[in-house]
Amino acid sequence: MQVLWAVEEATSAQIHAALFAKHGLALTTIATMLQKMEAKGVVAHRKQGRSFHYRPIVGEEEVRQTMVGELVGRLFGGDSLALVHHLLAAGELNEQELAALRPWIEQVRKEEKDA
Amino acid sequence: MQVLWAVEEATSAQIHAALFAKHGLALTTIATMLQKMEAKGVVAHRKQGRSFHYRPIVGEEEVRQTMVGELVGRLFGGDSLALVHHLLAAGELNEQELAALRPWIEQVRKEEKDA
DNA sequence: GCACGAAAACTACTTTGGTAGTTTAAATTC
DNA sequence: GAATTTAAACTACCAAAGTAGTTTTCGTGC
Repeated sequence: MQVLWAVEEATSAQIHAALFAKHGLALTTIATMLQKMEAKGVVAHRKQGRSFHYRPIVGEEEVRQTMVGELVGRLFGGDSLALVHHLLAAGELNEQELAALRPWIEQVRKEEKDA
Repeated sequence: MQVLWAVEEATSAQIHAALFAKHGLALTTIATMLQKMEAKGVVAHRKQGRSFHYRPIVGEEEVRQTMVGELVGRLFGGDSLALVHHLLAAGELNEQELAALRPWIEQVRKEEKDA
């Protein structure tokens, strides 16, 4: 549904071309989806000659923010730390990734101290 | 939908009582939901005298695992580390929580080394 | 044994997400 | 200016989630 964040403005035909490989969706399906997405306010379009150029209205980061927030709310009672704990306990991260974590944490701590 | 994990076996009436405060759902609604959930295999029931006692079949941890996995897949291309990064960058964690993180990480690293 | 009441069973309606066909409009080309 | 092509508009269908009303069944108390 949001593979168009990569290209940043495209016609339905272009989006269809990009998506047809993975999912075998018809062109009309893409067009309908774009209309519905526009109704929901996540994309906008601009008339460019004969065709419509669609453009995302909400950013990828914003969507992540919202969806992660919802997940944390529903699954972890709003406790973000519990999600991190879950990821650690689930063994999703290997040694290398765990090592990469520390400098990030330090940086965030520094930034918070400054603020 | 999964507020019954807390009580571990309850009748629809009890679940309704617990849920009615937050969401104003009718008793029949709860019963229907329970049936649908049973069809999906997430709960089971046992006839106890006149009424049904429902019991979760899938554990809370399992659901978390699945849902977090899906989210990571769809939003972060399957990269769990990216989700952690997101949480850090979003400033969801305060100083205290960040500090709590380090010992956890060390422990997981130790466990992985042993394995 | 019968009436009453509570719970289950059955049925139904609405919304939303997902998929796509058909019709219309308009631009480009000859 | 008519024909062809292409994209948008309109309409439709299905499945799943969510909500709830009505009917039936069955156990309990009198």
